Amino acid sequence: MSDPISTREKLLKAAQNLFWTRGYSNVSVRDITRSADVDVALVSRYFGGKQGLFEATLKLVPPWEALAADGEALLLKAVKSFSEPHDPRSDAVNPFTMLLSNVNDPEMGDMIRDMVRRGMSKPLAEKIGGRQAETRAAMLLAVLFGAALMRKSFQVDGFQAQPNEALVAQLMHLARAALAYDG
Amino acid sequence: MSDPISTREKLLKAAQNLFWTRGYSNVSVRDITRSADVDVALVSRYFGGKQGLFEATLKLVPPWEALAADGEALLLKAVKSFSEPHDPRSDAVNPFTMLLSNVNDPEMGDMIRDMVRRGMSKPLAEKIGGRQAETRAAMLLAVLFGAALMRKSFQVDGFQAQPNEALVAQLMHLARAALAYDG
DNA sequence: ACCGCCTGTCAACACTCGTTGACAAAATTT
DNA sequence: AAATTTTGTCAACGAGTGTTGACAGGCGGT
Repeated sequence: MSDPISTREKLLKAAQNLFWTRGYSNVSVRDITRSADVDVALVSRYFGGKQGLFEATLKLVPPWEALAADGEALLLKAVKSFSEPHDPRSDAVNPFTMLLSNVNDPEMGDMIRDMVRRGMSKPLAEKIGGRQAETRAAMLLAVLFGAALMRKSFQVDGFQAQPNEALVAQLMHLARAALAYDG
Repeated sequence: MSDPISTREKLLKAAQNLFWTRGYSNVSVRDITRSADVDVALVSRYFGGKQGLFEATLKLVPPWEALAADGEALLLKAVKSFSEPHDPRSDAVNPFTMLLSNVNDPEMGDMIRDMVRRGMSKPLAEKIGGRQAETRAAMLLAVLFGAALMRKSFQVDGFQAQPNEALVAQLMHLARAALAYDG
């Protein structure tokens, strides 16, 4: 083959796709190795075990780009990062899908919660400032994660159907309301 | 003992507590029987197996009371039903916690998604009516489930701390915004 | 008393899980 | 060419899963 992808990379890619969509506990090591067409024992050899492989995929999560912007641009980036549909045929799984899939995991839930608090909730609260910054930031995150939940997990009708533009506009309206209310 | 609770009830109660908080796949039959102080085999005898026991707990889910109200009262009931904290020492587990815990389950996810669509999303859309009723209903649900997610799953700081009254007021503000926007 | 029925107990089943160690093949270095 | 390191293969392990069947005790009814 003219495809010199190392076995380690094949494992990491397959693990990312499966872990990020189904969740850590719902994916077996044999699921991953079967998908990557690789022997089961190599997971322990290259990554030290299932947990090490999962943590390796966590390092593929990019920083939340919305935090680099300000004001209206911040909101737009934040909304778009959540409202992008998750395409199973694509290699790129939405990182927020991964957070939703693993938040309730009995083994990895703590790690995921820490990622959200440290990487999203706290920096967002510091960024927006003002009265009740923590609560208002949490409200914005509630809107965003709620939207992702409706789309990816519950798959309710009113979310997948319409063109993406209208959905983004509606979420922007809601996001502004989340940050505006200060009690 | 002066406690004539039947074994079947003990099993159902323990199953409800464990299934609704940890999720179907993350609870073993032996976890339940150990918690209920009952033999493992009785699950299959009384409920036909693990799946039957889970479905028996699903019948304990009450209908969504918010759907019986109208206008502002509907919103208030809806918000309160979600924003009530989940107390692990209490016997009454919030049904929406159960939905969040089981929506990503590989075996029971379909059933849970159907419950939300048929019991919440569609009747709510019919109730509110107007333009884009489905999408606006989905937006309201996104706010509510997002709030529950922030509280129960992510446990972000800005949500648990403050008095419940302020949180309800803020969520009401957001819920009105969700239903008001019609494109 | 005898019978039948409900209830609970125990051991075992077939299966999947993550992980390990022995061994072979290939690639790299000396 | 020989030695060493890397890479992949195979079988097995102990633990945990849901489920089943055989068996015993208690209960009320004929």
